[in-house]
Amino acid sequence: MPRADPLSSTFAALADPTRRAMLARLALGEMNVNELAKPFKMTGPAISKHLKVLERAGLITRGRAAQRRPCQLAPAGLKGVDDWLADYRRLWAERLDRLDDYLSALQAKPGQAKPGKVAAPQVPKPPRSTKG
Amino acid sequence: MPRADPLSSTFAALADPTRRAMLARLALGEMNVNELAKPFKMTGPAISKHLKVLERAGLITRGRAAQRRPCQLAPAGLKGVDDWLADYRRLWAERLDRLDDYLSALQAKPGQAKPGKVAAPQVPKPPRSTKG
DNA sequence: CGCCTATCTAACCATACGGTTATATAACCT
DNA sequence: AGGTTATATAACCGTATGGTTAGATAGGCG
Repeated sequence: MPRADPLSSTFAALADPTRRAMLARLALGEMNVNELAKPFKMTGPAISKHLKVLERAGLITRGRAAQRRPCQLAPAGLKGVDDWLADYRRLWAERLDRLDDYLSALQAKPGQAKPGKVAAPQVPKPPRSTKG
Repeated sequence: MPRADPLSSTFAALADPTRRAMLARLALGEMNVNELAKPFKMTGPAISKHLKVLERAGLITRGRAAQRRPCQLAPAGLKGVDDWLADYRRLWAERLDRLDDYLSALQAKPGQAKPGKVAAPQVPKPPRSTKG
């Protein structure tokens, strides 16, 4: 029902470790739902819903063989993600390079590292103490 | 407090067109919240929540300059997505190639090729990780 | 100091999501 | 036909998400 744009649907589908694990299994080759579901500790309906999400996201396709629904990876969905990423790849590559430069400079001169190249060192620093 | 793994948080953050548009704007350079928010038809708190999601996903960092909180892209988050994708990139490239081959063959020899499926997903190496 | 700008938090609401159990559909097998 | 296997749907539940309005917090400025 949410009827999101395709890229949003794809990212949403990937935002669940169970579904990513399903894709990893399908990378081994086409398989039926039961076989796919084997490693997961959840009931059939949950599996079925995950598969529907993956299918609507363009990440898998399902065929029919008797009562089985063989699932296989669909390349198009991940390709869409990759295409979206392409615009940013150069950008973060540049900035990671500069971060590397900065960290190297830090190691070379631990006393007073003054970057100037990078805007700020900003290492993962979770929420500050705004809340009192 | 969903406490999801980092990759799930990142994909979830990307599964919203407003947040992707924010990243696109930040690709132009660091900017303050108000400036970032200008194109979006929603109230401040909604913007603030989106930024928090992006920050916790490792996609942006926020500094401080007086009462402003300048936001900038963080390369690490998208790098994580790209690394995850890397395992699949070869896979779909192969399969898209085989689709191309198949379509070329169809054009070259029409009428003879009538397989039920384009290509069997015979994949030499699965992705390394099923989670995270 | 008091005011203004910029931004975040709190509380709330509607809807979506991920799971469950119970039931339905579809196809195969005697 | 009746039974079994494989999978999907329906109805429901608790929590998460994306938005709102109202108020809080932080810092510059008259």
